[in-house]
Amino acid sequence: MEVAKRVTYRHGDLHQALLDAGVQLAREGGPDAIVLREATRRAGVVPNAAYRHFADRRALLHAVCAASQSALAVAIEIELATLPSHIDPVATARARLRAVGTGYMRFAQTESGLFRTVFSVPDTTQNSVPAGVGAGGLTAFQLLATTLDGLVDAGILPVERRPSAEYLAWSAVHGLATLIIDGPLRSLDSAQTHAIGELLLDMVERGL
Amino acid sequence: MEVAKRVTYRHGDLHQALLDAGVQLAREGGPDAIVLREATRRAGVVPNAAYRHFADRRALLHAVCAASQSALAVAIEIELATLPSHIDPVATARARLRAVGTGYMRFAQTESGLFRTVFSVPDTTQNSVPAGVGAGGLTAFQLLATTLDGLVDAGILPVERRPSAEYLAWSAVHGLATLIIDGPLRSLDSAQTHAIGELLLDMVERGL
DNA sequence: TGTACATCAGTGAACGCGCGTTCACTGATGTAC
DNA sequence: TGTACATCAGTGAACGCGCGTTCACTGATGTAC
Repeated sequence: MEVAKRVTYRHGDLHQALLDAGVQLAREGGPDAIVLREATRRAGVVPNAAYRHFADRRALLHAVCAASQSALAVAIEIELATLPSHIDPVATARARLRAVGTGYMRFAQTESGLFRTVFSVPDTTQNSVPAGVGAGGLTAFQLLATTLDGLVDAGILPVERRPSAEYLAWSAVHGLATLIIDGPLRSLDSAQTHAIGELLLDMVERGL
Repeated sequence: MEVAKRVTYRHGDLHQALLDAGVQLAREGGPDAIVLREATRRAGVVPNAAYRHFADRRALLHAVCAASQSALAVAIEIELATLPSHIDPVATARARLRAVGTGYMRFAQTESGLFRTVFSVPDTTQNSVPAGVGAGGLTAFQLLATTLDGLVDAGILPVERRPSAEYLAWSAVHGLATLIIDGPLRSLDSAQTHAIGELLLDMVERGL
């Protein structure tokens, strides 16, 4: 990438270029593919130049992880945005939950490298590195949580089952996503995975 | 491991020793920790000696993967074996499903390195390498499938929902397991994870 | 407006590391006579 | 039962590789006077 030599001595925005390269590497091969030297190569710069912008490899990895989290949140936001505005608040709340699940699974399939990178950094919650958010300023998890709040407001989800409901819904969708991208459901085509995804969302809706 | 020098020139059963070392490495650090040279070190043998027994690193990895699959199947079998023999076939069928889920999640938590190794080899299904089975000769997936058949027989699960039910149940349990071992639920203690596990199984039972 | 200088982003070369894998070998074992 | 020999499991040394990271440097940029 960027085979063309720089004409200037300074790069311009090497920090961003390294981050972009890192994201691209993650996209192609997941978190393990985020290699400092390769990122500098793609930025058209000598290996150790990276150390002006990132403390070490882990710092770059963290930044790419946050970027992946943002991409996931954005994917869910986009899916939510496609929803028609129902008059019926109950139907709307239901549709929003399905949209969150669909967006999540679609992201996992179309950007599986980034998806795997989302979960590559331990202690992402109580970390110094802020979690990646979408355009609306919410993380993917927060998008799910507010959607579930909407289900309670609409009277579909009993209040006493609201706590930890995000973990149950998330588990189901996350599990299917990972079984599809690097589990035994790998060989299914997108029509089949979509069909199972719908069945899974049915189960979640019924079971929550 | 085995710091003591061999007294014989021949090792005895190096194939098994390398496999054992590989399993131990996987147990400690997951699939990426399965390193040929380290396995030979632990077997008390020179690095290239491994090539008498495994074609290359991948071959060892495949063998360890199969062993991990077996360990998972055995964990589920053990959980199933603890069940009291109910007279009521309905209660028995329900309890069996929960046992499969509990065994799966327990294995993921107590042997998370092996658990991650189970999913480390692509095309594990239509592969030349046979999948790892438990004492009863069934894979973990087959144990789940027969359990679901039992639910149909007991009249709890409608026949028309039987197809792909294994993928739904598996997704839910697998998702929670992965969120707990290297996702955002990492910080929960075992009591909390157990409680959420129970809620998840409730959801699956209700939603299937 | 022009010049001297401090800053600091990127360079060039090198390091140590551990990995997977290949080569020609050696010597213990089991078998054929 | 004893000996010669083929087999082949494990040895010893080495390879090339790519990685993360450190060092002393150089030269473009922006600022103070």
